Amino acid sequence: MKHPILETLPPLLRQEAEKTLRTMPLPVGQVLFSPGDPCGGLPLVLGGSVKVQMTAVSGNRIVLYRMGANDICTLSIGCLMSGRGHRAEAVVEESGEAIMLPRGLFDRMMAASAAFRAGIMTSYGLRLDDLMLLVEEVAFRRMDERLEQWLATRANQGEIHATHQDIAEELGTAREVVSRLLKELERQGRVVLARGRISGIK
Amino acid sequence: MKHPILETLPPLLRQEAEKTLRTMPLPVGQVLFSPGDPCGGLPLVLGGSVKVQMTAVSGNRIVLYRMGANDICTLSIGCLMSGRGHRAEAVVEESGEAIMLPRGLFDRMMAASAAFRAGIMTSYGLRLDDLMLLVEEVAFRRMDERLEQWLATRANQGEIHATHQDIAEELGTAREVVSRLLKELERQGRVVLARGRISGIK
DNA sequence: GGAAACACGGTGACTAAGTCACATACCAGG
DNA sequence: CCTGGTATGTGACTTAGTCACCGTGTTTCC
Repeated sequence: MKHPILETLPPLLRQEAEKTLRTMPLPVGQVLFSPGDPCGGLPLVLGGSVKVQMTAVSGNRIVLYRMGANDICTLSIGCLMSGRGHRAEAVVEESGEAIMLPRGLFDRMMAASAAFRAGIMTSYGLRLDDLMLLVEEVAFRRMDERLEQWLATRANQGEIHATHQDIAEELGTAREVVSRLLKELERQGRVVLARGRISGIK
Repeated sequence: MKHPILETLPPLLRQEAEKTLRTMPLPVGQVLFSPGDPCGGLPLVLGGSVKVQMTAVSGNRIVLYRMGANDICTLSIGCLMSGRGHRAEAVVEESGEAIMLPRGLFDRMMAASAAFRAGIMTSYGLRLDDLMLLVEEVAFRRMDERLEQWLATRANQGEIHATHQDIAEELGTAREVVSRLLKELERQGRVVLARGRISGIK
């Protein structure tokens, strides 16, 4: 019961939440939902990292966004409300914990707490913004720039552990494209390549 | 005061809404908001058609989605809540009317009416879905397929009035690409091209 | 330990899409 | 009927995605 959005609830609801809700472990690799799955509740992420991705009919994938500590799976709200299945897939990347908020409790929280409503709406707005940015990026930005930016933001001590396939799925492109662009970066002396690992970034 | 989402309000709020809210004309070409604009309220579209688009630094454009009769500009809610400016631009395509719902009234409606809340959340969910679909389309689908689908869905009596530039901005591509693909369709006898007009579709 | 199966990365050849430059065609107003 | 602005056509080139195939590490299993 550490999710900040629950702190904002009036005492009665908060008590109910503390009584009924259980934290749920998120082991690495666990699939929170898959395309077509009905919505079984609203996940509140307490910690760890969950990536949300789509798979095209061609088998190509792209990561839409990530949820981290204290995030709310806004995507699920739409399913919760419309009753339609999820369109994307959510997979745990770093283990953590989550709370599954059932529909009824969610509705009561929305009714009772202005702060809760504000939290939900803000989180929605951020998600829309993310997706609009992603559309622009996919539609208009060059792959070499996007790759370099991705390497820079995800580098840990100038190093990343990921296969070319992993990176291709992040950016929504093909493995061969990533391989070629990385090779070119290596020729320029800007990275060092090894199996499943890229080092010497920046 | 004909927007269906207002019908769901409790009598008191509904009276307040009817007293304070004015319908606002939406003449063709009017810009509802531009990138960076702060949010001056939540637009409820009563009729007509409004397109929401982004412009990249390169000058390239892409249409994200359209709002029609009874739609709510979900995009504005995020700005309303976070206080950040809009990321996209909204332009009236077919004239109509709208209501501008100010922040305070919106908050009270969210507090008072479960049906209003449900309407807002559902509309949000649909918008997210649209954008996810768009990401997949832009990232993975072939331009010739997307163009043909666009022609099919927008054809009126097998005819469309639009320049190649217009179509390119719909699909997030370059004018030359649209010109070439259309020329190829014409060679196949599937469309007839004229200045500013495409006919004989399907 | 060794063979087989698998995962990862490299690369050539080709197609699709985007960019740049410029030519041509159409149309409205003087 | 000329002219400037808008719309379209097209060649040449670059970037990105696809397909096919290879080589090389890793793991598994006997």
